[in-house]
Amino acid sequence: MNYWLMKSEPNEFSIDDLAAKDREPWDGVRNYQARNLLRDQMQPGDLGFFYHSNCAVPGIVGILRIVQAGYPDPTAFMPGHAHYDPKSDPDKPRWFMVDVAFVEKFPQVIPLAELKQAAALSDLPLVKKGNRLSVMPVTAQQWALILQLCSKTSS
DNA sequence: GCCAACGTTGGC
DNA sequence: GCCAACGTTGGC
Repeated sequence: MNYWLMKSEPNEFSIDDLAAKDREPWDGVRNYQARNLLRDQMQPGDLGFFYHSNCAVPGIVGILRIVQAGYPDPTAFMPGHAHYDPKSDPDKPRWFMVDVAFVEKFPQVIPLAELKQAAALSDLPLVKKGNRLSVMPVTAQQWALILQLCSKTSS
């Protein structure tokens, strides 16, 4: 059982969009480090924080669950699709995705600014300067601490 | 294999 | 909208 953090731009796909669906493929990841995590590490039952990026208040907005382990991302094979990659061969796929399901939406966002202030989170890639990983591992300790921040914020 | 140029991410 | 930081590409 692993923990993750997954970024999405709410303009593109928000926690509310996920809440409205049974499950959803997490497609479009085009970064090798993130790809390796999707393909090799994520397992059904794993939990992840849903992070809103590139918006007014970037931060963690809820929790999702991995419901399907990594499999080839079909959008890479669709000419004209925004995530099309001619170099991904269906016989030897370059990009992978998982399926996720909604678990919960937090009463309030845990803002990035707040996460940055927590000394115990200094190793989390998210808060490191210049980090651009859109999918990253979260340790059990970091997970528990962030949940505490959540209950503090909402009380 | 180096590295400059370029495109993208994403906070602010 | 700006721009710092980073990953990728491609010439050599």
